[in-house]
Amino acid sequence: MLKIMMRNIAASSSSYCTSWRWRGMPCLHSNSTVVVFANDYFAFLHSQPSKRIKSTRTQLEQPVRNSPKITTVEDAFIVFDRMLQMRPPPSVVRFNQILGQVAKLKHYSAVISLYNQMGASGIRPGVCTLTILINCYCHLNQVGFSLSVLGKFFKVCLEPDVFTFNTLINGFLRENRVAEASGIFNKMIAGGNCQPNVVTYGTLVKGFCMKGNNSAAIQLLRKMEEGVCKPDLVVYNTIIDSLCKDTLVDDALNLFSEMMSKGISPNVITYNSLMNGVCKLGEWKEATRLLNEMVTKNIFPDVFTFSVLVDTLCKEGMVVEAEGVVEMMIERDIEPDIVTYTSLMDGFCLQGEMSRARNVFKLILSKGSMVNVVSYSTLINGYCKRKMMDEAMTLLREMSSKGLVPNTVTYNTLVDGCFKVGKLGDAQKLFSEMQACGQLPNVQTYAILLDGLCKNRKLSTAIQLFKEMEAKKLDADVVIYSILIEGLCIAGKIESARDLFCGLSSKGLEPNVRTYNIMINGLCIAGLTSEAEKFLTQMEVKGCSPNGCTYNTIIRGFIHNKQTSRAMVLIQTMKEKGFSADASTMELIVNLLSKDEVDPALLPLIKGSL
DNA sequence: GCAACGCGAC
Repeated sequence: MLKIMMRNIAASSSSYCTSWRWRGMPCLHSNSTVVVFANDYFAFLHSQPSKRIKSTRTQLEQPVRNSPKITTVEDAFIVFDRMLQMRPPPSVVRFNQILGQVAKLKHYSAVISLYNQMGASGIRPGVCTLTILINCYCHLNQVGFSLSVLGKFFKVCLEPDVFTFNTLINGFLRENRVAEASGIFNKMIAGGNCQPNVVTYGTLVKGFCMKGNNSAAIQLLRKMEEGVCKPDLVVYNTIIDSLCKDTLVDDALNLFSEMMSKGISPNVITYNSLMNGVCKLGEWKEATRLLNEMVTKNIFPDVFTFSVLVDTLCKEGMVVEAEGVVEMMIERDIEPDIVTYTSLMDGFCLQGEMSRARNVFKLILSKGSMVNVVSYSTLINGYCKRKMMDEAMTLLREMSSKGLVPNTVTYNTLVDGCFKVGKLGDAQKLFSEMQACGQLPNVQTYAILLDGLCKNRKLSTAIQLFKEMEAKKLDADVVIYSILIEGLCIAGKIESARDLFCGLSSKGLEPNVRTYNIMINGLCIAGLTSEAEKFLTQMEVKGCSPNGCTYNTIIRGFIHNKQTSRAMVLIQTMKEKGFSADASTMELIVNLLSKDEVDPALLPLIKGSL
């Protein structure tokens, strides 16, 4: 049914294929839903006015700004310096405008330094000045300094306003200091003269979402609906985005309809969040519907929307098509940004096409100051996955020479790469370097270290590290335990592995399909195939659906343990569930057949199954 | 007039 619908969409939009060349891509691929999705996506491109026309219109309609737009920090410093020398000096509002623009450029440290220049020249700050300053400290994750700015308010007899408090609440929430944030909120309510507004609520909603607490965010939304401060588009967008990130796309779509029924119209951000959600789930039909819907509402896809498309196509292995989207963006004057190019580069990396990835990277470098930590980390990851550790390490050193600070993700990638090529000493060195550079190891770092140690048969070191992790109060998740269970299985300690597995629920953790697969594999290697089969039943009962890997693992287990007929029965079940034998299972079966080890009565069954 | 909350990449 779904396929027929897809094909219909493709047919209805195929005319665009002939009029518009999708570089490197055949027009109709009957078996690829992504292509259909991409074809349909042509349709709205044609109905979309080009950006060039739009920008002419805005130029005519927009009144001339009375302050020059600052586009670089260098400009800001020059303008600021000139202003400081004027006698009498310009109003504080003029200074605030510059500070605000530099803050928008995310050069928070520059704002602080400009503010200090103001002070040195005897310019008195206003409420707005100090609020901008607080916001900068918050974005630099130094909310502590914000509190001293708050002290400054009282020193110069200024009263913080709702902007100031909202900024502070945001700062505390960014640093996970929920108690302090809600403390400010409660004081605002109790204080009387500075009541929370829709931004205050929006900030709190964002805080809940950041902690993964969608239900608390929705509860606050319901409270707003009952009160005088009604939720606005931003509040809805925040929750919709969070639900999408947690793959709760249906809930997000319900909230989306609810929002519209209340008369709040979505914008491009709403659609981008939803698009991202449905794309991550591979729901192309829904993605196509959303794209068409947004265009009919005169909401035009922007660089974010296109980047989501590029990323999705790349993750699906359709990097040529992704490249086509990038070319189309350029033709339509929607300038691809660092995220777009990094996604494309990652696409080539995923295909193992490192020289083409390198070409995208060269393009990024040629664009000037575009390159960032993520783009370096992405290329480093590409080399690490290809076991090209020399190239990866060269890039790490190159980053530092460009003034970019490698972060936890960069180091995690490299540490993992070292383990995968068996360079345990290098992995250790990088782990130390990372901490020496002030990059804190996270749960993922420990997962990489534990996995690397276990796979390189250093179980006791891994267990020692796990204890260190517990001491640091880093909450071990199911991924960490799965790695340890696998480590124990590799070391032949099946009893300990089973104990750890069974103890998961008492830690408030549920095994996932990967945990089950690891346990099943361990049991099969230990020759305990019947118990492995019991785990297969158990996972189904507990609502954790086995995947292709589960079946392949246990089937291989049966074959290795010379239980051919049980293997064949399970192959049948696997086939019924829509999974198939992978390469290594197939090899075993072919081997069996060639050795004439199969009961002739089973032959038709095998032939029917494969 | 200037400031606060919302979207994409490793």
